Amino acid sequence: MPSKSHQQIRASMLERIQSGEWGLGELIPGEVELAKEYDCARTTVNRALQALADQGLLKRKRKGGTRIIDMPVRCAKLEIPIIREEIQATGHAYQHRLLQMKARTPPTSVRAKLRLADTTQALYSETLHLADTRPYAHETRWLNKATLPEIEHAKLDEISLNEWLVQTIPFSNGDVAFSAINAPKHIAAAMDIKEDCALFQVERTTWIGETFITTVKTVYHAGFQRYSEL
Amino acid sequence: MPSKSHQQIRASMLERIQSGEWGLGELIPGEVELAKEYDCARTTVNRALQALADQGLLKRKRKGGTRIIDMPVRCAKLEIPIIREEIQATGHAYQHRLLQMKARTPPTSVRAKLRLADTTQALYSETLHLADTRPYAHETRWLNKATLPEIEHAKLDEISLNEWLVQTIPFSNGDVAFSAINAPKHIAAAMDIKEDCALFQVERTTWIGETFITTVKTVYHAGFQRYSEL
DNA sequence: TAGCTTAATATGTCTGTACATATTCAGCAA
DNA sequence: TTGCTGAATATGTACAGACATATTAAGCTA
Repeated sequence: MPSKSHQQIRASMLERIQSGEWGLGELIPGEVELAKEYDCARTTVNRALQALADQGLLKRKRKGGTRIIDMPVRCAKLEIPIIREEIQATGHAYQHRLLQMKARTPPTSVRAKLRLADTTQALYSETLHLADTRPYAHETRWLNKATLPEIEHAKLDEISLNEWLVQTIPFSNGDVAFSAINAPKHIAAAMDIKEDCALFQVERTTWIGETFITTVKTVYHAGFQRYSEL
Repeated sequence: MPSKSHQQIRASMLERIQSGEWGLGELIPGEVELAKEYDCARTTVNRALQALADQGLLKRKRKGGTRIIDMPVRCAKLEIPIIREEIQATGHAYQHRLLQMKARTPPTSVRAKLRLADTTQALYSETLHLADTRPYAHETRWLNKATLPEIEHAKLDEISLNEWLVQTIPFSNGDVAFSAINAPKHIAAAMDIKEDCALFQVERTTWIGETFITTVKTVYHAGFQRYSEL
């Protein structure tokens, strides 16, 4: 099997795993041997194996060799696009309405997430995103005002707060949680749906270094699905 | 900045991006120049840059050079563990009940997903997963019987169908969709919750090559969250 | 036998070189 | 101006060799 290129080698190895030639938990041949078999440099085999290991199919250990994972954990790579782009990608017109925006003392749960002292105020906002005048998603956001004084000058009627943040603080860290909620009264009203309707919710908190920026709950319209390949 | 190692270089570059030294959409220096700056081989710089590009922060083009992404798309890498392991990881006892299992002609929507002819039957099953006797998740599964004759010999009282599949067909392809549903009557009954309660639902379809294996809807208990870092 | 030391070994990584390939851009021709 | 052609260029990839590092296994010692 004299295929070159890490891509081909990787594909070939994947096949050997899927076909069962290399069984679950089994030790596979070392890099030197595989390099001989594929007639290429060890570097190339290494690259292919590392890729498969990143993907979660292999576990590699110095001296221990390379092993097929026993019980592979399936991973879904979910993209979380900007809502405007998501809507426009389906060919609909995008629109957003800033429903509320004011400084407030946040509740305890939010203070914890943003690492704020009891006394500090934060900027609270509610935004409705529309696709062709139909409600698409509802955002509830808390923003650590102290870290973002520029917010005062942003033209939030032209660009959504969401998008302004992406442009201003593009590469922050963060975490996400996905869940389902029964539509609370004020969201049901804003989105023009039945109360208690099941909605898909994404909660996100972002920070840079030790500085917490914002935490946001996005609730999507009824029937919304987030899709991904495995 | 004479740091070696692709990891350190990568970290240093990430910092330069986050700090704004390399701004949005901007063209960054070429590999040769960076190699000189970091005092290492071009190969090493290449490795660091490729990693950042995989992560979605950079866009690289031959001759065009390397550019910071304009509007980075956030990606969440979601792990979808085996329910037994998920429950046991929190220190609870795992248990499962096979509520139903029989051959049936699936509805159109399922036939489409599994690429089955109109006449073919498929194996239908409902399973309840429990954490310390409390309902944790409810699974509705359709299985392409023709491709898995071994299923007859599996001891499905000892091991869940879910887990049996992972062991038997470990490295299949698939897709997932996440959504929210109002608990339908039979699930509400099985899980001992109020009807119409909002539940988190994961739909998964898996196949190998052209052969469709199974499609499953997993509905988690009320309040369930799937968490991930960005 | 238990515990330590040491050698063997498989992967991890860096280097420098060479060639491949896609894309841009300048220069030339219609 | 428009359209084509070919050179320049930045990334993509492969190779061989070397050294680093973690981990295992074997051998030695008390």
